[in-house]
Amino acid sequence: MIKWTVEPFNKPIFRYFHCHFHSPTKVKLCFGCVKNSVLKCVFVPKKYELSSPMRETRFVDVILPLALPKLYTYRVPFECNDEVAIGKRVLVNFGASKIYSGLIGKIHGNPPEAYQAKYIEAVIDEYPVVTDLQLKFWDWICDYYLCYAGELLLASLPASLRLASETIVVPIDAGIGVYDKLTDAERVVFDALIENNRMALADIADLLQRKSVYPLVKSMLEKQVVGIEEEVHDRYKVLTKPFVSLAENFKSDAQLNEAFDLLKRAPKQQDALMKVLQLLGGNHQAKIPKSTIISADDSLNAAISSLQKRGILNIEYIPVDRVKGNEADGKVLNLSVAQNGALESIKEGFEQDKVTLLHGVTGSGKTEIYIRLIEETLKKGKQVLYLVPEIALTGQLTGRLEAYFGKQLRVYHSKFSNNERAEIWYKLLDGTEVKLVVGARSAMLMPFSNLGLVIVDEEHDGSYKQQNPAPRYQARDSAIMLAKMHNAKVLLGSATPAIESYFNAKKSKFHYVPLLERFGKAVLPNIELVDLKKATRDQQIQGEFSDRLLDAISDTINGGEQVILFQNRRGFSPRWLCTTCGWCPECKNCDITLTYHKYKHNLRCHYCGYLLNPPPKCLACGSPSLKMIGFGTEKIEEDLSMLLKDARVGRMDYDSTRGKNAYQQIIHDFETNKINVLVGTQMVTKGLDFDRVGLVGILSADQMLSFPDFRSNERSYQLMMQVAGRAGRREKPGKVLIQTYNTEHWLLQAIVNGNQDLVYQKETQDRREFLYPPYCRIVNITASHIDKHTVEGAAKELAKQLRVFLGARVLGPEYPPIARVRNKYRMEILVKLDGKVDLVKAKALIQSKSEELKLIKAFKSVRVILDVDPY
DNA sequence: AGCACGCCGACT
DNA sequence: GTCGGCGTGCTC
Ligand SMILES: [Zn+2]
Ligand SMILES: [Zn+2]
Repeated sequence: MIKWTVEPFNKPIFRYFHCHFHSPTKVKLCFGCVKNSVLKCVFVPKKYELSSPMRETRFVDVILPLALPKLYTYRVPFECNDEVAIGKRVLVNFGASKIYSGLIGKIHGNPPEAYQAKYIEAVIDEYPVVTDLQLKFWDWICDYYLCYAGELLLASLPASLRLASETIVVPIDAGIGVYDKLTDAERVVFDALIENNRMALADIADLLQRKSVYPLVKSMLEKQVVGIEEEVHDRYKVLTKPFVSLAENFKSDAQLNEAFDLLKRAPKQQDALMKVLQLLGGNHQAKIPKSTIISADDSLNAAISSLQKRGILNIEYIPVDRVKGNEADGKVLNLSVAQNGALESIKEGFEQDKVTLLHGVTGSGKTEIYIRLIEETLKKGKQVLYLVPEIALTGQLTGRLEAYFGKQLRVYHSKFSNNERAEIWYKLLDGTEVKLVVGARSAMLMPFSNLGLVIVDEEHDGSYKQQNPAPRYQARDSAIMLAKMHNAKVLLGSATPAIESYFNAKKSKFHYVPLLERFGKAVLPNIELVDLKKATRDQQIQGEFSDRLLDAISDTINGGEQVILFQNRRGFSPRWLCTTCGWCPECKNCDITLTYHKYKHNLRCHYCGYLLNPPPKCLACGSPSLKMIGFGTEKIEEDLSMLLKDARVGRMDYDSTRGKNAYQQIIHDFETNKINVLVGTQMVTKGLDFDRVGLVGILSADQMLSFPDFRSNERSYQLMMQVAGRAGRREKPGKVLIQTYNTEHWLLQAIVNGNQDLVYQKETQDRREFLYPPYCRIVNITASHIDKHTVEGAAKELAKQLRVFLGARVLGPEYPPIARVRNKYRMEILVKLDGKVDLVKAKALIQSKSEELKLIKAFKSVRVILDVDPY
């Protein structure tokens, strides 16, 4: 922890600092006292002199960890001139009192003309924590996706490496009669301060049950009864563990015999020493973790301490990894003929420096090909980035890769703690141990220095696009740019490529490698449609299940095989409904019905988090007959358990996998056949390999097909193919049943007939006809404001201004399906940028016009969000 | 994101 | 009258 004390009566608050640990030396800042940290001491014993002609005065442009459009210029204290470097963090005072750790983005010697630059408080790092290539990459993302460097800093740098000060109020011994000077509220605060010694501003707000406390604290500051400290906590600590070794004087056998003589009366210590020697196994120079000695026998702990006191053993704290790499299992990988062919073809693409698209059907063994390519890249001493959808990280893939690549690999996961992320960050900066990073979208923002290969698996997946907050980047598209900067190769892989990627392949912009043969004789599943219209007419339907599907499930489980049932979550949500008047509980902040969560028995808004207990009576008509509707996985699980006695049903969705190991447990239960029917949402579509699945059922294809979005056909196709791929792995073909009211739909027909080409051909044609990507680029502009008329006015004005330059390319504004979120009304403008406009100029225009909107008085508090290439 | 400054309604 | 809530603008 670094701590500054601000002398309370000094007007310019950040002039004089005391380091608590080096007191009474007056220093500007001190890091020397921070244990185990990369921070270091900056002694600045005197006030800075104003610039003299003899000295070079340097300035740095700092990226602050805030969503601000610009960089801020700070002056470098002469003493730090040699320390500043691009990519290092600096502590700077921003605003009245806050201290942030910003990042040096630029160094120059131009004093700002319009204002007096503040000094940086300190240079934090000895070496840059962000590489030049990262900064270059950030620049590109900012330009392309219309966002700010600060937003990239926020998205990239692990929170442990981002420091911000906290304002701490401390009492001052103000002598007798303090109370007379204070108001009632101030007395309450003062008493609490005496008791607690120190309080954060938020604590005081809590105590007084009010929102703004700053004026009160300011008044107390003026009355000289409190002081203020700005504390910055160094949040990243290297984790250390105790290691035991033999002391210098007890390494030889003779010396050790002496030691045992000394211990004649201490049998426990003899035991401990014996155990140490045994674990050292003859290597008397080695150090062993204390935990391994006492793991079997806790009572040895005290003995070890005694041995240390006697000077026989040394104990030292050595840094250890929080996120441990695993040992490789040394298994060899053999590729099939088809896989080898694909591998060669991919390399041909790489030689032409082309992005390569590997179109491999489910089960064709893409992963083995990836592994081979990764191996070859690592051998050349280069790093590899392997991107997968977030959902696949929890599955079986990572274990498999870890077994193969051992310690060179790190998985980068959003579930890691901040310190774990920081550790991986530093490991990658260091670049000696970790060479391969497997992770979701945000893994691409890590500090790679020497990428040789970027793999984007399931390249069509929508989760590669970041939604909120900014930067709203598309990881697949950005990966291509990242690779270009590193001079690395790019491999996109998918069983169902995105229309855009397939288009690029067809146009020879990408090198295309098909791998349409399943690995190990496995046969493609047999897909069949179940006509729900007919089933309803013939009364062969129970709830969500047609008799055909029920029979198939029953047959499958009776044959000892397993079933996966897929329930599409998009557009579905369980809700509470009044059967008398049709009323549904709605969110008070958003225009949406609340989702019912059975496990907690509450109603929740997915947009703002608003919670409501299910009302006992209808709030519209007072009728008590309310019921749950909607086709969530819970209901399917429940119904199926009732309909089929032999079904042991498990459920995999967002709710059922909340717990720490819940996900692994469900997978384990399914693998061991404890469950024989698995009902799930999108989660069952990715990263799972099961051997016994005889049947996959898609409960309804209709919702996804009718989703109002230009990608709905593409998405439906990808989703259905992906779930279908879970069926029938080995020799036996699996069965896939798709229930629908719309058996004639061209896409469903194409799927049943295995006519993949038709899907891509027809969809590409539709995109051209209705002008959607890949035939244009889309920028989505969302305006939001508490007042409906204000947004409408603002959005219309913005659209009007854009139309002056872009004409009919500007569509809308229109209200989105959910017009109000978090009590703000939203309106959207869609801009379609075709090949005839200059993309860069058009985007710059959109950005400037959006910013200019704030200059109109009535619209100045309208928020505008730009989303480039929305998904 | 904070935090200051300024305006406006509720309570002394 | 004053305190505290809230909208608006600025931070190098
Ligand atoms: Zn009702
Ligand atoms: Zn809501």
